[in-house]
Amino acid sequence: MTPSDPTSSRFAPLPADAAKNPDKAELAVLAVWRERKVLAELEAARKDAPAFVFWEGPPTANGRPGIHHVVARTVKDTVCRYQSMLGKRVDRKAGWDTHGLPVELEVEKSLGISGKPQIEEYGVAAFNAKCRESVWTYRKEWEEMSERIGYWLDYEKPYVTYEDDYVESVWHVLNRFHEAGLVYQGQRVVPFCGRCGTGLSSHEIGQPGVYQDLLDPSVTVRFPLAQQSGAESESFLAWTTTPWTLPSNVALAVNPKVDYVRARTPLPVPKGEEKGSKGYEIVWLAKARLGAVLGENAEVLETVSGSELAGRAYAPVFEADIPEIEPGAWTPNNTNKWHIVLADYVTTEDGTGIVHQAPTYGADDWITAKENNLPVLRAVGPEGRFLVDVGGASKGDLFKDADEALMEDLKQRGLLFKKARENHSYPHCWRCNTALFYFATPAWYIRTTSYKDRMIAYNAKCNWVPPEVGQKRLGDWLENNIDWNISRDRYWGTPLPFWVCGDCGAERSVGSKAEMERLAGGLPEGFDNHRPLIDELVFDCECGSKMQRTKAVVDCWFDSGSMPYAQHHFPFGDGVERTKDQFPADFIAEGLDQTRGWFYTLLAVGAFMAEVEPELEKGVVYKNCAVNGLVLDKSGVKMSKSLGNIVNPWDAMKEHGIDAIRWYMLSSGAPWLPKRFDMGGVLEVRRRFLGTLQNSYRFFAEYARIDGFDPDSKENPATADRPEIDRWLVSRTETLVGDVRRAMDLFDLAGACRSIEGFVVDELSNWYIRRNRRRFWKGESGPDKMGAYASLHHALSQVALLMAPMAPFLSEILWERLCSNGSSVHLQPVPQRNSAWVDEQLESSMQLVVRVVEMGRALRERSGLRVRQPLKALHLRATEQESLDLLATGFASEQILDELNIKAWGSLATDDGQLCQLKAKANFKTLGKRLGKQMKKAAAAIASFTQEQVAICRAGGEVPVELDGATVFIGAQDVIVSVEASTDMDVESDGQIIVFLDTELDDALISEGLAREVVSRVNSLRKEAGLAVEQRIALRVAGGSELLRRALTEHDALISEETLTTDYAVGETALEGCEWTEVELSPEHDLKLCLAPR
RNA sequence: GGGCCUGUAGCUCAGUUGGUUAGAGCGUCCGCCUGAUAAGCGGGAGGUCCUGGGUUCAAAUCCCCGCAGGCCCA
Repeated sequence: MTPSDPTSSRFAPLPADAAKNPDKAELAVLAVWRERKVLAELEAARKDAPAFVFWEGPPTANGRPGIHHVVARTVKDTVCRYQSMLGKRVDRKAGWDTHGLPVELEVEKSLGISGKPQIEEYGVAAFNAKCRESVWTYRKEWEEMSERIGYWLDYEKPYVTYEDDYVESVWHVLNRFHEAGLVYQGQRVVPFCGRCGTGLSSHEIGQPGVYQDLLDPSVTVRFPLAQQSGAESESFLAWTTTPWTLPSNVALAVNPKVDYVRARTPLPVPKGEEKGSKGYEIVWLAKARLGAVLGENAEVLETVSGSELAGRAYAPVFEADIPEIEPGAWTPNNTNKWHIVLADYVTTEDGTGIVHQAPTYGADDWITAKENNLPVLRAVGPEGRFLVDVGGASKGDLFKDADEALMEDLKQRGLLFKKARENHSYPHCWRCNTALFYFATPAWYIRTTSYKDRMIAYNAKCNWVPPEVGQKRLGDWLENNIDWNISRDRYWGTPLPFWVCGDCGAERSVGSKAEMERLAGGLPEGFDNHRPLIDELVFDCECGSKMQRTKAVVDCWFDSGSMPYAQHHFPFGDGVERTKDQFPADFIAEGLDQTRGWFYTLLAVGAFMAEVEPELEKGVVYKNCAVNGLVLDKSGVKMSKSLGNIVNPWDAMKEHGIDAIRWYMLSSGAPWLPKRFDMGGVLEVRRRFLGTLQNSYRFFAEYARIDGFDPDSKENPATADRPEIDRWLVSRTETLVGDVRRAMDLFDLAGACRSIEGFVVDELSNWYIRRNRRRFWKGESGPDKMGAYASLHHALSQVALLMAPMAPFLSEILWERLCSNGSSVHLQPVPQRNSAWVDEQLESSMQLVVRVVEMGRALRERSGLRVRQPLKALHLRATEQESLDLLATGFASEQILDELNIKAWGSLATDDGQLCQLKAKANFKTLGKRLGKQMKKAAAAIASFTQEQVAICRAGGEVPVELDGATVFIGAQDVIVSVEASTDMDVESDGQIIVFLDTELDDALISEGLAREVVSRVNSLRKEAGLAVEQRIALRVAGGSELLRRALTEHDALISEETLTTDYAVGETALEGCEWTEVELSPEHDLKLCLAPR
């Protein structure tokens, strides 16, 4: 990114845009990366390095990228960049999830068609061609967004799930499952979308937004007994929220262990009329539901257990010729129809305790039907529409739309006992939002339950961040694993490579295109591993008949779950070698919503594949998985188009740049928690952290350029030879390196950010630079100055390296200027902590300094004595001699006294019995374990220790204490000593240290204070006059008071030096051509001054 | 209905294996600075650690019943 001379950009000013318009500055960096092909350069540099295997979870190329996609990508990119800097080879293969319903729906929309019949009419070949095209429109937006946010991915060679090679690998995987006998064809009741004409897998049902509240009918229906016993009609009461399933009723189920009653209850009467005036009826229902359903007007005639009810017959509620289907798994017996059957799942929590059975529309019903050899009626077909006219519903009606008509029909015929509406959570299609219905449909399954334990074992090997997602959330899901329905009766997807013989039912699975070609005796022109041409391939069956391919395509989650193999075209060509190198993954990261999605499918496929492919390492599929939370708006509401609270990433970047956004996302709270995205928070990052860092660099660079500082010069003093303050900064820098590496190694990105930010803002900028400014701009070049440059340069450079994974742009801008080695920051190694430079004593000494300074500032604030006014002395009391020793060093003294503008230490003592006294408090941590229940008494005894007793403890002696007749010896370990002021002077204390000021002012101090006041005023005027910082001036000053005149004379050197005055005089003669400026230094002291450049 | 997560200052969040003055940033109030800063610095005020039980000498922290929110599953 540098021109030919690497030193030409050394300490160059930051681009003008860096602070004001980070977007623009970052775009410039991007241009350089692109031009110099930095990613390729990095890949080349790490070509032979050990791999850190990262798998990119393929985004569905069907939606536009939003700010929530930025979160996961930031996490992924940060970890990958860090690993690269650790010297690892990180392949960043991009991937695209291109198959599936979302794509089909998008195309249907664009073609203005809807549903399977219209797709067939349009032509599957043309339709799939459209699908293939459609994914690319969004791909470009994704690529642009990814590039802009600095997400380094290899877009040149991405894996694309629809490409022939990818599909072929998926076939290989499916074939392996089939070979292992884990694939079976079944008929299962699944949530079904009539609109999309396909069943939904359990993880599709797991998509957000599937369950929505719906107001459904809640009806109780009379099923009249087949044999009526008396004058009063008798019926079973059954409850349902799906009236549309009633025409398909084949049985009623009761729980064998529940008691049921035969009850006499008045027929409903118009309002005002007496109950029973219309006569009575007899109904059956669970005893436990009596009150809820019949109220108090019921007379129980008989109570029997559910098991006794079995086999009783009733009359169907709809008389119509309902189509019947062949269940396959059993042989239906028509005489079993319309009887009471037993089922354990029936509860008395709601309804009547009698459940209407329509096997094709309920999973439980299906099982019950199988157990009782019931026939299967199907009034509603796979498109969710009625197949016949029945009870007010017409052929072609959408299932839910028929509810009203059916209920009305039942009402007319006196079969509707009660009708209400109920709000309940109901599943909807995750993409087209149509209400689903349960429907028995033929499907292909993988028997994942057969290797459930292995999936659990593999999962246990993964380091989950945070752990509970893997151990509990995914762990529970695995414990309750059910077989994976992998087939979809759709068009745009990997075709299932399974051929079935129409006659003998034999199955044949195919694992490669070549095998397919061989079996079919050639492939048609334009064959592309997709429907519809593959459907034309017909194989000979051993029985002499022909085998046809099953029409289904595979669940697109199977595509993404096969990504570890298919991305390298395993096991074809060099795919084995490449897959071996990239399996298992060291790291994946996606949103929490992928728990039952990609995280699961990778495991479901991987825990099988690793065992059957000898080339692959067994035991684990992915070793580390970092989970990130959902992105909410700033009030914690989920972002949605309808609420209009979506944050467009491009807008956000234009405003603040991506580094600020990345840093904000990484550092604000734990990544796996839902994240409230607040632009105010981004602005804060920009101002507080990125801004401070840039200012720090500006400061350094401005003076380093002037002085021609060369970081590589042998003349620079070695770290050990620099003053303490420099060694402190270097020591803190090295400690930071250790902290950040530790955090990063644990995937604690937020912790790493916090450490860096704290260091930059508090220590590097607000302490080191502020306290050492004048070393940079005063005096001649020399070892002291060069030591300061070297220390600050080191700190800034290390920060640029440490923050590079998180803030790739600003770090690059800084690195280019700080180190100028002609190479990107992202190609550098992560710094190693140099323990030789770590001085823990110096660091803790500085901690004490900061504490004392804070207390001193608080005292000054209260006393109203501004820091410009020097004070005579600072007194201090501490509990620990050790603290005093640390504070009394020249280094600490200088820092404190200079920072607080105090002439000298006053008294410094551990205690003197006059101004303060020692107090002891029990050390609960040590004593608690030893004393247990006596702790409270001991604490009280210790709190009342005398000065002498405390002193004994502190000196290492032991004080005997009587506790419940026993003597306990309290030693130094057992007490926490504090100091407490016993004076009416104003003091500040943190319990361990007491600070107080000698605020008495004499003329000398006041004079110096005034002189400093003058300096401040003169410098303000310099700035007002727009003088350059190094501009020398002539200065004339005249004081109104005697004390001020004395200050002007006495401190002429100070004033001259601090204001860069080369021609200084006190007197009433103004400079030629200059006007006097009058200033009020304080109510008693007025100053006249004039200045001019020299 | 079940599982997981979260609840700490006005806001956004830290808070180690339980240990006695619960922290930071922002905001607010007060003040300061002007030779890195389209800025910055300092000092105050501000808390029922969601409620209620329990375990313990000791609970923001561990356990239980709730409440509220989120995610996932039914």
